[in-house]
Amino acid sequence: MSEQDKSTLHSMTEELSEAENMTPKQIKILEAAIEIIAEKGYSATSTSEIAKRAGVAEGTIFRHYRTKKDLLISIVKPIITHFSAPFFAKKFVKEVFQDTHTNFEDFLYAFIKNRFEFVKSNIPLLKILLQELAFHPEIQGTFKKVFMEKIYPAINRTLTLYKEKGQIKDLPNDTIIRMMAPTIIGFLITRFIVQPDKEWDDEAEIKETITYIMNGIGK
Amino acid sequence: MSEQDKSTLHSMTEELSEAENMTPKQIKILEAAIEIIAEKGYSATSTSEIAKRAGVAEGTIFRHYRTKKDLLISIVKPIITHFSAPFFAKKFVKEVFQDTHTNFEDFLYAFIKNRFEFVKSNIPLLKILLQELAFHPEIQGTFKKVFMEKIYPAINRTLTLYKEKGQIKDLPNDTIIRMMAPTIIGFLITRFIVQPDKEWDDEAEIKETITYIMNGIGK
Amino acid sequence: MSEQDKSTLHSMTEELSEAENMTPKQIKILEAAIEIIAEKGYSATSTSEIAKRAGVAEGTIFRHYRTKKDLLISIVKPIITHFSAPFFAKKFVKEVFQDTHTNFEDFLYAFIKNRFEFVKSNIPLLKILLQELAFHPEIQGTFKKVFMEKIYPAINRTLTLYKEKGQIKDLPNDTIIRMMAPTIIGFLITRFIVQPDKEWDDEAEIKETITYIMNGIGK
Amino acid sequence: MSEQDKSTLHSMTEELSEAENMTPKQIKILEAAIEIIAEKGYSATSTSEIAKRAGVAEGTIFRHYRTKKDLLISIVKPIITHFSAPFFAKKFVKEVFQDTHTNFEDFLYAFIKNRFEFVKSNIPLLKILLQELAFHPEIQGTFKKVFMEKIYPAINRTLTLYKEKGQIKDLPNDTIIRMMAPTIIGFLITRFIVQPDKEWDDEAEIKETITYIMNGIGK
DNA sequence: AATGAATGAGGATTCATTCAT
DNA sequence: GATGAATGAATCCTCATTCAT
Repeated sequence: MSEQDKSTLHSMTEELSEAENMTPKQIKILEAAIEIIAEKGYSATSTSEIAKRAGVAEGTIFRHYRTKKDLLISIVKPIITHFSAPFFAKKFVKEVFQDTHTNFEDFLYAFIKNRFEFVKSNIPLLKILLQELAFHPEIQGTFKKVFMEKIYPAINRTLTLYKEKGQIKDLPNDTIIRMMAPTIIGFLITRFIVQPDKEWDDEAEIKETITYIMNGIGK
Repeated sequence: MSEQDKSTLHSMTEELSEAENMTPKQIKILEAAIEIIAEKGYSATSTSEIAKRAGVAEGTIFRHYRTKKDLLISIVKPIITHFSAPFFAKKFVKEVFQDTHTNFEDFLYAFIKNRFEFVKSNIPLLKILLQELAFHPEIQGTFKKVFMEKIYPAINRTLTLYKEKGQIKDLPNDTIIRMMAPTIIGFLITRFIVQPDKEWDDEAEIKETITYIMNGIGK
Repeated sequence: MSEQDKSTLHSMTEELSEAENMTPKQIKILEAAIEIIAEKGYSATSTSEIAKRAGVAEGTIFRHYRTKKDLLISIVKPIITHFSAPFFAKKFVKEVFQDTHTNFEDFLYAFIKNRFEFVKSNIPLLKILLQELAFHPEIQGTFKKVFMEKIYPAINRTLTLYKEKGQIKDLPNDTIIRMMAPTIIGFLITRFIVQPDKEWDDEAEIKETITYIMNGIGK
Repeated sequence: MSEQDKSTLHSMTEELSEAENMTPKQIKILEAAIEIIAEKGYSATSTSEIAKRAGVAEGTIFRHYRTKKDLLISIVKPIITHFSAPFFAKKFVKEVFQDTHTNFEDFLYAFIKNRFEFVKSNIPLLKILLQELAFHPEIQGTFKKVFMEKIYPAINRTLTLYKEKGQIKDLPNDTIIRMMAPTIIGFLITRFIVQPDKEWDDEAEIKETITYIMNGIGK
């Protein structure tokens, strides 16, 4: 697995701390914040609780993040970026366009597998994103931008390509996306948030999901 | 449209106030609470803001609802109940089992149409439910109970029936549900929450959704 | 036992309601108020709690008592009056001055016995008086007035008489009172408030108390 | 006067602040709380009033004491402890048992004198203790514990010793205590709480009190 | 960089009291 | 007389944030 691959998969918490030059305390703060906010929601989480869990003084948080909201943003923005990363990673592009996956089904498998691992490694972060997206225009803005500029075009190109290859139905891309997206996202949410404790046969589930999608949009 | 039908569709806010003997102020409080909580989330909503919007004194809220959480619960519980209502309404059962809808596709259409209208009339309520479900065990409990005791059995019976009729694939019911549910729910969320302002051709969307589902699970 | 005697002994709660023309609800309110205030103190007792315990609406209290404090006063004032009653009851005076009790010891016994029964029948009322005396100037005023005008003169006369009879030491009355009072009051407080649940041999305790007092001030 | 002696006498307010490492504001809070609670009672005292009198923000109170009740407890507990201190102080024990006071009267004088000074230096604290003892089980518990484990045994030993020495009557210790205690406590309450403003000849009063007690229980 | 005491605005909730019915 | 809905000031307490050390 290439370096790049890894970076789109493994836990962002670790990454955050590597990337920027963070003090150990700052990392503790981030970790504590993610844990608690994922559990109780941003508004219901107090900075003092974060400080306590992180083992730092209350003031320390504000040394690193001007406001509580800043802390939220600096948790949420990187996930958005990372979430979109594979869509314009060289590898992604190459594979799709250079026949590494000759058929759509293989591509779908690789894609779902990749996002599955990403979600698996970042459940609390994504829970936070999912919840707070609803309430914070800044986050919505960032998300929309990334989606419109990165994710949507990449998917568009990919779908067009496979349509040209004659492997999927000749529906408008938007329609295809509106069908596929809930199926994949719904699976991931069910798997990791609604029923995380159930014993899942992940491989089988992924394959069934692909079959369902292929029935819906495949030729 | 029968009386019964209506009761599963139209706005619950009205209904709440009709059912119980509420004072005008109490209704104002409920309406204001629903509006603001849907917009900002439960935790970020202050009782003083609710009071102001409702045009009552802050103390009045606590005369009707012992705590802020009580207010939330009394907003959320009825939606859960109402959401499940059609699944065990006589009409629902009759239609499904007495050949009113002879084929699954017709049934699906009627069902999605019905839930579509319900969601349309109760967006803020459902937004609140969706958000707060994540944080309040009491709500989770109520939801799980209604789902396991009412919704799930009804769907199960229906699917079994149509499988016997040979109209849908012979997959395990759970698998079918896991496929259909995100497709339908995903459509409704996209339609009413993610992109409520887009100009939608609802009839066309519903039909496409049905086609997609039928491709996935139909024979 | 004469009518008059009884009136200085039995529970004042009953009496209050007989005396004035009170509605049943008002009596309920008084009873509830006495119970709760004795238990938690005036300040910590809410009118709504009183209303609930009394089984009346919140507003009803204020129909009978202009303010919460009025309610306290109308509980406390009668006890003060009643507490002082025997000191100027005809019988008290007669007995002391007309040789019914020829010696001080007999008088003391009759006196302590009488006050013992009074306290026994009015514990909650007296608890309230004891507690609230400290904080409410109005109550202090009433108490001082009754004490200076009724109780103190009566005791004074009595002590002087028995001094003349040569049955008690020739100490200043004030000194005698300062010795006797805590002994008697201390006994009653210990008996009914500090250790009400202990098994007491009341007769023996009273006699010991008298002996102790007589040793201290008797000749 | 030895260091030890002093610690059983002088104002506890000072001591509290020396002992623990308190910030100046915390001391101010304690002082203000003691003043106001002694005057109006715990329940009738608001934290905002305490804050105002202490010259701090209301929030500051809760930084030092988790709840208002915590504040009360941390005022009241130390008095209980200090009140009992002399009973098991080395000096107390030594003097009693090693013939420093050969007779009971001298011992009584020293004892009353010592407690007299303690009360004099801690009137507000003791007022609070006296009032709130009635309503707070925690305080009652602490008090009972200290009394049963420290004060009562010490007094018991002392009385037994003096009985053996033949200086006091051969009554049960409990009886002796029930006589002496109200006499001494009653004197202190009259002196400092009931009539603090009267001009007292303290030395004379103490001697009279002793005489009274000795008549009652002395041989 | 880190602390933690201090703040004061704002939080939910309670309260005594009023008033239309 | 009695009700109970309504009030809004006041209650205890929490919060994000600041600042001197």
